[in-house]
Amino acid sequence: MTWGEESDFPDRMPLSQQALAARGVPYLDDLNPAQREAVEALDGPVLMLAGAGTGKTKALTTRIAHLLNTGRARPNEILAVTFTNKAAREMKERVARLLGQTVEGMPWMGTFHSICVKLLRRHAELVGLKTNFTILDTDDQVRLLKQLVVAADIDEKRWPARQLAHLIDNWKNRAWTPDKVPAAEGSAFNHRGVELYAAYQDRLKTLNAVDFGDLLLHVVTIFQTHEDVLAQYQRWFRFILVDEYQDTNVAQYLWLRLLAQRHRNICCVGDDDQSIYGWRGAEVGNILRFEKDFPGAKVVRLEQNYRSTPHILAAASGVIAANRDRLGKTLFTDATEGEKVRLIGHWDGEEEARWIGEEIESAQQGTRGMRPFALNDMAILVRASHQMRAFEDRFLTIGLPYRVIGGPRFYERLEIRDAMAYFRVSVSPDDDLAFERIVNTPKRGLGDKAQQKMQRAARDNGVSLVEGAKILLDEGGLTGKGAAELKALLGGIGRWHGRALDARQNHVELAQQILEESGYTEMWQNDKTPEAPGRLENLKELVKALEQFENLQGFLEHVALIMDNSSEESEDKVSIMTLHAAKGLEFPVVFLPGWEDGLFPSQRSMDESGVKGLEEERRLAYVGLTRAEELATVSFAGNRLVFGQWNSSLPSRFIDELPPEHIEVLTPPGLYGGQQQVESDLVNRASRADVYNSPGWKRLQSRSQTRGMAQPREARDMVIDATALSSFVEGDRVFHQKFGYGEVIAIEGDKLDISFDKAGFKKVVARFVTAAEAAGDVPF
DNA sequence: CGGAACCAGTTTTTT
DNA sequence: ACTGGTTCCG
Repeated sequence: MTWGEESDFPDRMPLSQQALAARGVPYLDDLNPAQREAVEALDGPVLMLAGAGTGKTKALTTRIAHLLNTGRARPNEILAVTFTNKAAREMKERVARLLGQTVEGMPWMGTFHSICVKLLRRHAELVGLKTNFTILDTDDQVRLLKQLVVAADIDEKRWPARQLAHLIDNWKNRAWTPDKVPAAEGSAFNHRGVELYAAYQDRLKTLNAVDFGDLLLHVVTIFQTHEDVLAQYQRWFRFILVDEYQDTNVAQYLWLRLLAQRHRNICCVGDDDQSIYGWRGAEVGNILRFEKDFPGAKVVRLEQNYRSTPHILAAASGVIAANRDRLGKTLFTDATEGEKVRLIGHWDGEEEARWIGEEIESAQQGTRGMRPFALNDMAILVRASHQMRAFEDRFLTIGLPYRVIGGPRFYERLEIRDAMAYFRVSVSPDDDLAFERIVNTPKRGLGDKAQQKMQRAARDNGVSLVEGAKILLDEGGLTGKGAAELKALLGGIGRWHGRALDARQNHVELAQQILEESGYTEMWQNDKTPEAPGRLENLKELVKALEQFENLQGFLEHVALIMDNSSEESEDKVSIMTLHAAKGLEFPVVFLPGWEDGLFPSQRSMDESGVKGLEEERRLAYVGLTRAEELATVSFAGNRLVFGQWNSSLPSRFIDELPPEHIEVLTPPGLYGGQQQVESDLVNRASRADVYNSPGWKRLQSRSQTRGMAQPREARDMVIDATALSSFVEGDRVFHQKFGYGEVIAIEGDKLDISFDKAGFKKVVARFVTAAEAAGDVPF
């Protein structure tokens, strides 16, 4: 039998069975029975349903180690797929640790996309590409589509290219090539979606480029149309492992199914309760019907949780139990001690941020009998990124160190993308998209007009833009400053290209010089906006990153797929991130703010996807709660500034679903005096009344009566007050803390239509306003 | 070409 | 409220 790919892995033979027996398999003793079952069931299809914090990665990596150790597979016969580079890295590290050596010999361990790149480079010609195709990112993709939309004479205003990009992405996620898009989608994008999709694919082929979706789609196409190629890989990959199976989309699903058909040794690990990427094409259905796809599949449930306290686990289970379509798991833990999940309501988002800031500071000190926590141990998980601002503002004012996880990635930054475009044209001058990007950056007097001329020259002569530009210059189609600058740029590109091909050339130095000779560095040096220094810093970092690669080509090839910027920070900081970004992470202390209907669950999600959307939101709540190891705090605010609009909202319906016996209801600050301003007192009462009047809260009150929880007494008084307060008549002058003064126009039940002097017309819950006279006493 | 003025679109995100 | 994009004018 041949080894194939021989150079790809170290010369290490798997241990023989005897050697193994002699040595024992200590790693197996570390597993609980379920994990062990999942590890040892090497043959046939296995579905590992791994609840949050149940040692999924451990089981997965041990399984790989076991496959190797028992000699069932050679390192290069195992296909192990993840979604993110981070997960792939972790898998590699942990397998290496288990085996006590590096696993460079596992060429097929990586993300779906990186593995597809590898496959596609080998078989590019089967889909009309050259093996050195470029990978476009979203930005390039949109720019290209924009050109096509304009060329098709469609109003780009009404039909934005970005929308088309999403549409095409969705189609690709479902493995639909242009000819396979169902007729029902025909009306998409002004009835021209499919036509533009086809044009886009043509254009990509001409450019010898692919987008992210193509990586999978092309490989699936190759597998479907070239049996021999498929057969070769089916034979090769004796064992297939898939992480986060619940996140696979149709294309990935097909890809896996095709590859697994022969040996049927496929082990999918996932948790249907943590499927939170439906909106970008993930199909929970894939995991739900695994047993149908692979008859005789062994289903192993990992249900013992090693992460959270019993209360946190019970709260999370209580919430997720409300979902219908589940495979069903019951998490349990051996842990006995622990705090209940805390719940608290606030007047508005600002107060919520203030309170959480204080809680973080006191958790740092160690209070209420809990140990002190480092800031690194604490995280705030929000539903939508706009919620982060309130926390950032607050933490900046009190000087609490924080880090925002997610957000713009290093390689997505403007200056990095520009620099990369320079590198790209240097490596391949026929990279039109890259050339377009840098031709007038820095400004060279080559505006729209000049660029159009270049485009035309290129098209007329059937050559690349760079060549077209040369022709244009030769023909004297450009004059003056622009001509001179273009000539200089083209000269530069020629020089850089020559040097990029020269193996003796130090590529780091070259990169540095490209940026200088092109005037790009200078452009930022002369820029006096506050961001400029940071951008120069980033450019330096980019050049430094080059050191780890052999040459520019190598760098460009890798970078397209490595879009994560996990710069390891060592400082002690609180993390702020979205719930999505938090998947797979864990923190001793977790804050879950913004549990309000409309925000979480998100209104849009429910509008667009109905019950399905709601269930996905609920899974998000489950993910959030299960991130917490020791202390979880859910909070909500009665009022929130969203997109410049004050919205009042009710506590999330998920709050109703929290099992009361595992919840501790906290008293909001300011309830017993301590108000700085008299004027806000009435309003605060009103807000509190609203908070306490919500169905969720009331239920909690009644449930928590057995426990001597602080406070219902005063809260009940508030409710009475509120009722009294809501008796307005049309024409009343009223005051609202955020909207200011206004006049009641109409009344529908407890909702008032009010025309505010400053804020304009608003519908407001009666409890949120006070009679103008009362509040008017206080000067503002 | 650059700056000012105007206007629309604002969940979640990887590769 | 804020951003990013486009348009319009000097």
